[in-house]
Amino acid sequence: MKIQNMKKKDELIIGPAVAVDTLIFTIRDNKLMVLLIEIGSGEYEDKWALPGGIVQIDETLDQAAKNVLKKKAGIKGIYMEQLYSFSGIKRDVRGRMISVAYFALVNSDKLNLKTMNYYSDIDWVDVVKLPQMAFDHKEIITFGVERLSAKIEYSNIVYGLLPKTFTLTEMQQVYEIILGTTIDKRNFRKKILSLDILSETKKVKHGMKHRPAKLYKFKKRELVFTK
Amino acid sequence: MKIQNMKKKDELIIGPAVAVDTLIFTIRDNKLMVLLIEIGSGEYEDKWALPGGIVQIDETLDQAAKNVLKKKAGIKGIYMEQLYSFSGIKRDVRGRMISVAYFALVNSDKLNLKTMNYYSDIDWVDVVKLPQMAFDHKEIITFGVERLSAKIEYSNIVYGLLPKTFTLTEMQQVYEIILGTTIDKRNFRKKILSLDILSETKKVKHGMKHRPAKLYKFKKRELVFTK
DNA sequence: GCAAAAGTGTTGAGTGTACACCCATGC
DNA sequence: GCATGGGTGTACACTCAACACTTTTGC
Repeated sequence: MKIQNMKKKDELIIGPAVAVDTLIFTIRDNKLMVLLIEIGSGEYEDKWALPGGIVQIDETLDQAAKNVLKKKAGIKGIYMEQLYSFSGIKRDVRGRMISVAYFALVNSDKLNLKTMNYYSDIDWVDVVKLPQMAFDHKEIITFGVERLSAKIEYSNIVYGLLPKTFTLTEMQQVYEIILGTTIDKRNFRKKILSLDILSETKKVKHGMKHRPAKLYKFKKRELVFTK
Repeated sequence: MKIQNMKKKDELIIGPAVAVDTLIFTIRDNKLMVLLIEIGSGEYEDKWALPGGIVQIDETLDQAAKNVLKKKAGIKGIYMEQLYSFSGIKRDVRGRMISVAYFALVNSDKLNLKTMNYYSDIDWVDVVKLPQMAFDHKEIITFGVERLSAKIEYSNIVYGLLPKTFTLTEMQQVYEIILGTTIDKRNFRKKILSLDILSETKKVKHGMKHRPAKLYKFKKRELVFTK
């Protein structure tokens, strides 16, 4: 395979091609899930991969990642950040390819499941029960899960996983799932409320067979550091 | 639906070229300095840039960064990590180029200054007094300085800036320079010693016109997280 | 009235911060 | 003996972790 990247004084530079791969996380069934696509043909047939695509000559990496997200999962306008660039020589047996990984958090309530079901071969998968993965995508997922669990400790990043309004218990569950621990309810509430990142709404969550819970929302739905 | 991540063999992919740029930090004259090269010709003539180079088809990014460091600064075997990938469409006016930035820390005592002086156009520059920079390299430096000052708080990363043995005051000075603050001597010592990352040597630093200081060394000269 | 989750405070341990004086050496 | 930086301890504020009971609702 030939890869043409750039002309410099009429010379052809032959170098690695560049792709972006996106890690799209959500919480479903009390599990941290990642969006995967099953590859239908070629050398990686029947393996699963992160949604990804080649970076076009006129796109930045951020734009390329957003385009992948929109095209492959019908998602836009969510939190996304660059994770790391992976460059193993043999990570793609078909040719030399560098991948810049991005990660994104979505609240799966928001997703248009009809659009999603159109693909027979795209699905949410529990990050601890990954199928056979193509390329180095398992490694990328591990890297992303670590970044997420680190970042949850010093930012409001979980807003991406939660709906507009939510109860403190729901928020605590997200923390527990990502950190893989249980958390004391009183300490969690004290801590989160002291960070001044939430505001109370005047609503409560009814319809449970127990006392209704106050609903909160994030003051800012954008990344804020809390340490 | 079938997903093809990449075009078939023998087809040409036209995409951005990939470079690495290295941020090589050191402490000199009580300042945080970065290694820059003056560009001698072409569109960026007389501007300064980070040492960098094109990623070859058979190199990983890490290898490419190491090769740049060795070739342009004669440095090898030091701590280096990937920083971020920069991809602005117009970051290089000569053509579409993505740059993966790496950062490295060196103790400038170690450097072979004769080798360095061979280049008339390579020099250490105070990070707060940067000259006219080519590309987006100013932005990359800012990004790197932030990463460094964040990482100093939760790792032993400064080992890269210090000689094999050093006094606690020397170590404290490195922290003060990077964080841009003054630190209480007693609290600094208590904290650092409690981290269990240093060991005392049996030597002291003589030849000063004051009491000799104990010399310490890092237990591990590799990245260790301390939080 | 009972099941289920919501909501709420106190205490002790450990950590971070502020602060001042004596010590060992070179000259 | 004096100038210079080396080296040390204590008190207070704050943060983190452990822990149990009452409240409000649906049924």
